[in-house]
Amino acid sequence: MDDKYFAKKIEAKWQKKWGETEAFRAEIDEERPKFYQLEMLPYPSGNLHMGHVRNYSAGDALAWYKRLKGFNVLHPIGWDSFGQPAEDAAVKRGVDPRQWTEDNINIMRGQLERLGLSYDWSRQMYAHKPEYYKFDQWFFIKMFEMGLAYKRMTQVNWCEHDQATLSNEQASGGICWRCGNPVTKKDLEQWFLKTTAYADQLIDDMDEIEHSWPGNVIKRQRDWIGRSDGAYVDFKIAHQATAGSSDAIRVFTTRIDTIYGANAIVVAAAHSIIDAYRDHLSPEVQAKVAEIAAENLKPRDRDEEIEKDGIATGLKGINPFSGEEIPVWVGNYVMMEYGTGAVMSVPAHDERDFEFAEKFGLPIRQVISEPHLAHEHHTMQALALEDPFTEYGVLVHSDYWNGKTSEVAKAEMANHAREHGFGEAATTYRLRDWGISRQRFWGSPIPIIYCPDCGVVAEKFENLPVCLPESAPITGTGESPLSKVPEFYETTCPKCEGTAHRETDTMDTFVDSSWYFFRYTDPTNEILPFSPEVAAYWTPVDQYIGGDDHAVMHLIYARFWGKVMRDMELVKFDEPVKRLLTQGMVVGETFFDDSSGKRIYSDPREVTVIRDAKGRITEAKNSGGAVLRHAIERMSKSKGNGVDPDEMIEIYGADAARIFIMFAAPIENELVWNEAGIEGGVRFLQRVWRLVHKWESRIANGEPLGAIDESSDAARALRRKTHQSIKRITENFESLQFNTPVAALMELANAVSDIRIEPENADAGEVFAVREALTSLVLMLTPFAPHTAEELYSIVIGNENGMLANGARFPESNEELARADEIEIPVQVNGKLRSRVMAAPGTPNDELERRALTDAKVVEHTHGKTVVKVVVVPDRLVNIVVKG
RNA sequence: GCUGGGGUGGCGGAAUUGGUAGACGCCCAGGACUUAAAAUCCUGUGCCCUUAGGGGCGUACGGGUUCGAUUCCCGUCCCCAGUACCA
Repeated sequence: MDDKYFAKKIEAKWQKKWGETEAFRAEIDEERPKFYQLEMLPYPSGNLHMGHVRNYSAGDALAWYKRLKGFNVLHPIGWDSFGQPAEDAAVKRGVDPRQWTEDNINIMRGQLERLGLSYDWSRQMYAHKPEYYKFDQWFFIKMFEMGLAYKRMTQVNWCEHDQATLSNEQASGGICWRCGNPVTKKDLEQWFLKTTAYADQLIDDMDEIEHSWPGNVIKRQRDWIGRSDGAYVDFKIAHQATAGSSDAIRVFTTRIDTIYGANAIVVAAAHSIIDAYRDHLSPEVQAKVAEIAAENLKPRDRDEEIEKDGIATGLKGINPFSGEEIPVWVGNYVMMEYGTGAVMSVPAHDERDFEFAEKFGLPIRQVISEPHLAHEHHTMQALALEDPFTEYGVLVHSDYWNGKTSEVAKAEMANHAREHGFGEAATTYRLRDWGISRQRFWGSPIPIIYCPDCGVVAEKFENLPVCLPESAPITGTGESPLSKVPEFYETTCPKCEGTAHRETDTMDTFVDSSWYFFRYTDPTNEILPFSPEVAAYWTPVDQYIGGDDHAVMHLIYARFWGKVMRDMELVKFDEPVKRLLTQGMVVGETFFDDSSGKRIYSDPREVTVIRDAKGRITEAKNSGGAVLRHAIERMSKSKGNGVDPDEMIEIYGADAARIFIMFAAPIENELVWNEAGIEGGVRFLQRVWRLVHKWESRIANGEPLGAIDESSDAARALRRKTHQSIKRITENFESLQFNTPVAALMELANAVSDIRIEPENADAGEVFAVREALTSLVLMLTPFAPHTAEELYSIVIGNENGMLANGARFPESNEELARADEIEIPVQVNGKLRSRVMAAPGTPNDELERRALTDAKVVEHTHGKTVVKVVVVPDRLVNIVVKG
């Protein structure tokens, strides 16, 4: 056997073997506990980037760990193969989107295989194949029948750069999720899925996953859904010209308890009341309203502070609680899209209202007091506040409600409003329904037919899939390409069989990724998206791994879809993903040579870098001495700032790349790629390789490890290290840490080299200890470097069939052996470390204290002083407190 | 601004959750092997003082609690992410 480590040779060997034996094929097995390990599926853009490598390496590590722990593991992969880049390629280079997509899939599948990822390839799904998108359509029709899919005219988010419609989630922050350009609005008829029908469940069920999903994702989803509990209150219009009018302005407030402090009603410029009372508005008011309306439409910078603006309309409204008549204003800070487009302005208790009132000199009346000041406030005149008091407190200057707490008053006042017919408790949400219509070719056609007689009719299930035509004129200008293909849209009505035409919009590609992981469980089902019985075995997903950029897109849609599927009785749980891990981005330092317009990756041969104390780059120069501009960017081939995974596999091997990317930083951190570190990965694997080969002749007898009396301190110490490592590494996997177990493996390997006994001189106990250490090391290495581990396992165990076929198991830690027989107890004097004493674990406190006090180094520091106190922490430490 | 998360050597990062700060790796330096280089192995490596033994300082900064604080509390500064008038 070679004593040199040939990554290329062994990687190819084991990849072939795994493929031939279908080593990772998953079948239902009721005897074993199942584990569903899932990573976010890739978009077939052409090449993997280092972010994929990080994501899939982590997922593969867990899949292997669980397999070796005896679980029946489902670890699938597929392709998010519908989407805009395919159409961009068609527009730019005239290629066929289908061909382009499938070529890319082939390239990327090869890359995944060369990384040696342990997928069950037999379960691949492809979003763009009719066998899959048939069920996008199946779900759509079901939702249409359930009233969860509907069509309406709306202002959609429109990205001018991509010529594309975006959902609210995809236009978060007013920025296109794909290209980062600002989003504008456009009027369009859109199909919507009623995500808002599940708003409460999407919030409430988060309790189930609160501790197993990253806090950041939970928080962002809560914020995105934006539930606020409050009340509607109607303020009647009281204008002399409309006396007796029953019109009212309905406001939404979360602080009905502050209503006695309302000094005005402020409405959005687009509020219907403006149109309704246009005749009563002065020309000056009308002009100002038009100005504000126009300002509101302008795209805004993220950080831009907008000054409060507005005008009194001359209309008056009546506060139904106090009977007070207050003015109706138009304000630029009130949005038509949220609540009712009208607010009651309570400057004393709301920052925005406060600012508005100050600017326009409106009265500011305090009606909520801090509890300990409440009594004083009852007896005083209402005072103007320096700053708004926005917290809950006790009501003052509020008639009947005086002295009640905000919490109590909120409930009672909402009730009061309902009883008297001028309002009610209400909950509003920031979440909007999911607009899924896309004027795109490369997506799943929406299975709807427009019939002149029957109206909007869903396609029949038996006619699915509604297939995309071979091709369509793709212009990238925003019209639906399918609307130019008569063979596609000309059809007959499923109801009356008269002439009709099909919907020519396709679905948002996020539909595909909302349920793909259920398809993996039953990938060839032709009747249903998946069989509920089969899915019941594998799902929910036990562990999902991906980037947190999908926190409010994919991950909210997937949860929504899960709830819809539950209501369809396809699944029986509320949450489809039990545990989520979001990995940080892999970024690279990019350098720009502005004189030549070139981008240069941080190759030390090309770029000289000067860094500050924090490691940040202060200056960068190229080999010619010219100053370069630099930035930290997400690594990708298209940006030219990253190594290509293929290149890395070629140079260092897949195992080295994988173990390094896991070791370099905690999985959730951003990782700045640096080439030097990966050498460490190679070195480590080579070190293990040499160790195993060095001991091969003594340990590779294939016999099971039996109990043998240890012969020497060295052997005993090594066994201790082995069992401590097993414990640590197991705990790390369970808590989803990947960098620290690699460190522990390195320590174990170091411990084996450190015994400094030549194999030919080792006694039976030492051989036993080494064999146990190396066997454990190899098995625990598998999740990070499976090819190397398989190869070394075959040497240690003497079986070439591979670990899984051989029933290999992750080693178990023996507490007894992990325990040290002597430990070092640090001794402090006044909290400063002065000495160490050795003691057996469990040595009684008074014995530890005696040894510490008589220790020579300790005496130096306690001599001539009074011992005030001795703190002994069993098996931990002794601290002697002295005075004088 | 608000809401979260964070600040540990030249760098990436450890630290059993109040008990030896800096594991493991990278970088760097010195040495062995070599005609030489590569590879490998060994040694050193938080900062300062000291000939040595050793001592002092040190987890953003300032306080506090404690026998003992990277960890808990209060205040300040800075960084990252999300968000943007959500009533």
